[in-house]
Amino acid sequence: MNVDFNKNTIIFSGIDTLSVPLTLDCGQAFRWSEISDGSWHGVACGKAVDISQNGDKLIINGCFDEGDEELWAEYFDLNRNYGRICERLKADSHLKAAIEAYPGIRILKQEPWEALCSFIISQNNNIPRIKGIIGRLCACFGDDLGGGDFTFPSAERLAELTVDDLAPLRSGFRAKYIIDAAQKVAGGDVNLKKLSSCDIDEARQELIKIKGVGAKVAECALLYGCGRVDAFPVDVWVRRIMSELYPEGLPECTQDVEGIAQQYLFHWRRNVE
DNA sequence: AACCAGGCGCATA
DNA sequence: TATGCGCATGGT
Repeated sequence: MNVDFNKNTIIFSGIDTLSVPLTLDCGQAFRWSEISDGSWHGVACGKAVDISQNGDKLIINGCFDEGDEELWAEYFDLNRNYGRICERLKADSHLKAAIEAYPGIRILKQEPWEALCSFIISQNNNIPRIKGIIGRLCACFGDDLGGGDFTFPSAERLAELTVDDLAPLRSGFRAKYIIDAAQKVAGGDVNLKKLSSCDIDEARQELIKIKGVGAKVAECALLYGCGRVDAFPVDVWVRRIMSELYPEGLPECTQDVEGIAQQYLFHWRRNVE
C-alpha cells in the first residue's frame, strides 16, 4: 500500500480489499452521505472530507495537517489484511455468499466515544432516524467546521448538559442514557482508552456500567470504536442469521474475526432476502 | 391503525 | 436465570 499526501488530498493506493460505498453505508457509521455518484461527504478524524474510490485507490479530499494520513489509515483499518481474512471466512458457504455479494466491506475504526454514543442512540431505532438524531446532536453541540459540518460533541461537552437540553434531538427515552454515558466517560468512571487493549470481557463489564448500554451496544462500541474485531454484536438481524444458519454457533473460520464476519452477514441478510 | 426499528431496564417468578 | 412489558419517536 502507498500513500500520496498533500494538504488537500490523501490518496491510498494498492488497498487489497475496499468498497467505499459498502464500508460507509453498511450500518456501522451514521455520518456519511453520498453527495454525488461515488462521492461521499462526512466528518471523521476531526475533519470534514469528501471520499471516493478509483479501483484500489482511496481518495480523501479535505484540508489536512502533517500526519493526518496515519489517522485516516487507522480509520479505514488499512493495516489489516482483509483479503486474507475474507479468504479464510469463505471456508463457510454462507460467508462465502455474503462476501461475494458485497465484497470490500471494512470495519471502520471510529472514535470510541462517537461509536458508543451512536449505538446508544441506535437501540430500538431505525437507521434513517438514528442518522437524524446524530446529525442534530452534532449540529447542536459539536464544533462548527463551516459549510454545515460539525464535529461529534465530546463526552465532556455533553456531560455539562441535562436531559432537557437534548430535547431538540427528539431522541426520546435515549436522552437520559446519552447524559449518563457522557458523565461516566467524562468523569473517568468509564475509561474508554483502555478498552482497545484490555481483556474483552473486562471491556464489556466496563461499558455496561452505563445506563442504556447492554450487551449489544457494548459489543458495537468495542467493534466499531475500539478496533476489537473479535467483538460480535447480535441484533435482530444477526439473531435471525444465527437461528436460521448457525444453530450450533459460529463456524471455526470466524475465530478472532467474528466482528468482520458479522458485518458481512448483517449487510447480506438485510439486503438480499 | 397497528406494527416495527442494529435494545435495555425493570418487575416478577 | 429467564421471560415479558414499556419506552419516545417516526415511518410504513
